[in-house]
Amino acid sequence: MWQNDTNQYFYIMDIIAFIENGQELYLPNLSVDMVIIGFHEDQLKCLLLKIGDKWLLPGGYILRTESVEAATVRILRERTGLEDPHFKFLSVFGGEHRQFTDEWKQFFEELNFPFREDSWLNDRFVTLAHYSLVNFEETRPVIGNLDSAYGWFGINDLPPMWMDHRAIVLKAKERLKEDVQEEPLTYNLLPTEFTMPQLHQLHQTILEERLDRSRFQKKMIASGFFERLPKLQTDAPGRKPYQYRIKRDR
Amino acid sequence: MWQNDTNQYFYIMDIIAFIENGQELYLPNLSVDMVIIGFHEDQLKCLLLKIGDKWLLPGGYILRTESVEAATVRILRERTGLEDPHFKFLSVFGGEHRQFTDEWKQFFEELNFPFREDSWLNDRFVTLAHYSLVNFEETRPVIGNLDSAYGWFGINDLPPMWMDHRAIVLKAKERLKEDVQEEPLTYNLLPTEFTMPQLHQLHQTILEERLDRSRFQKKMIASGFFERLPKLQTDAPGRKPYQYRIKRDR
DNA sequence: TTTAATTGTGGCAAAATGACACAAATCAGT
DNA sequence: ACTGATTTGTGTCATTTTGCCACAATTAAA
Repeated sequence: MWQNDTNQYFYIMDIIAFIENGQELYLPNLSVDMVIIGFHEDQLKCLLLKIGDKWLLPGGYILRTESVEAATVRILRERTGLEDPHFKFLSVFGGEHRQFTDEWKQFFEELNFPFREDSWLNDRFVTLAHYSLVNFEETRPVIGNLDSAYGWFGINDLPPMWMDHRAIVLKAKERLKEDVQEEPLTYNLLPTEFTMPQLHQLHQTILEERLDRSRFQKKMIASGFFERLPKLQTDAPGRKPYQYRIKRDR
Repeated sequence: MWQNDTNQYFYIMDIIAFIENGQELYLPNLSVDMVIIGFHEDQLKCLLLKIGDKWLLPGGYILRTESVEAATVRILRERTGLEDPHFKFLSVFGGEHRQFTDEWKQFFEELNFPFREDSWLNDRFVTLAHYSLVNFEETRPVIGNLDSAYGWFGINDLPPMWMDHRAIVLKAKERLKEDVQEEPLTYNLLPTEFTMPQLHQLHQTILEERLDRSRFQKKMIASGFFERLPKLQTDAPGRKPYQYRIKRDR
């Protein structure tokens, strides 16, 4: 977890610019939210940001000159430092009262910031939720203007969150369960070189159920998506596993 | 196909109201489009509307007081007359230049209507595309204010369409191929009572491939989603098929 | 009564799945 | 070095699912 200690002056100036210019820069009433998922210590972790005393999903708005897809990539890059992050559309959240009036009010009051009730931030927002699978080790989270901290949270151990953001995370968790059975995408959660036991453990964590190791290994190898590399050298007891990586030449 | 012969005076008044009030009634820059699919004469048909000299998807905008889901249902009801239509989210289309400037200009010029270049209709729109499976026989299409006709088109025989609407239909077609293998939803395309040979033919049409009739029938019955009814009486030669309907008590 | 068409169901080989078994490899302790 | 515990790679086999074809039942029309 990381706490914001940016110089208070520039910090305030950024917020003012954001609130002043947002209206004309961004498509109104529309946001992009990202459920950024990593795999660490045999757990799925979700990257969250803190605003006020609650947590929320990394997200942002769509520039009027920018496609939804480009906005998604930009927001992901800004928050993870990753060049070419994986992501996938999750769902639209479009409830008629989906607005953050109370949350913003509390936040700006505590900051002693002159916040107008009629700011575009208080509008109703339809959000386009995505999920993103990232390599935990390579991810370098960056907090935004308004955020006071970032944190990785176990996907089954989420803190109090804004509005429906918890429900969005849980939906991503369920969607991942489905997608994992259809397409190979879990390698995004691992280093470029990984072992079958690692991949096996990851799939068990995602599906929250035991998978037969033998069949899993055979199935993965038979899929043809992976190429075998030299064995991994560690100081752990037992036979050394082969390493694998995704075949790029397909 | 159906041609608009509404009284020209009310027609114009409706258009004026729509263009005048849309800005304040609807969420800006956001639309809902529906790929409405029916099954007729052993073909998948798609319901389209005509504006100007090209065709487009039935669609609409989201009232500021209305959830995205409610808007979707409302739009579907308005255009099909169906009480409780099936629908499913398809995809977001959010290209940065996704606007209909040329199409509207041509349409209003031919109508000799004083149309302002800066109308909200000319804005960029992110659209939330859905698909809907309907019973062709029960569907009573209704055209909108601006539409001059409706038509059912073979999904492989689409007319010239606005912008990316053709691509949206084709994406729905491909998505349906996937979804059909996962969940039972094709009964939405048939009358409440149908036979296995009918369902078989429908699945073959959707998947565009031959399916073994024997195994298909056994699989469907084994799924437990259907209950068997008395045999169908027709004047066709050959053994009379049983009828089935969806089990409601599940 | 025969014929052709259509539907319901059975059979069987091939492929995929699930559950174990076991050998190979390797570290730690003796 | 030897032994035992641990971990990984691979084999086996019963069960289930799939793909493909056959055939009997049913019925309108010739």
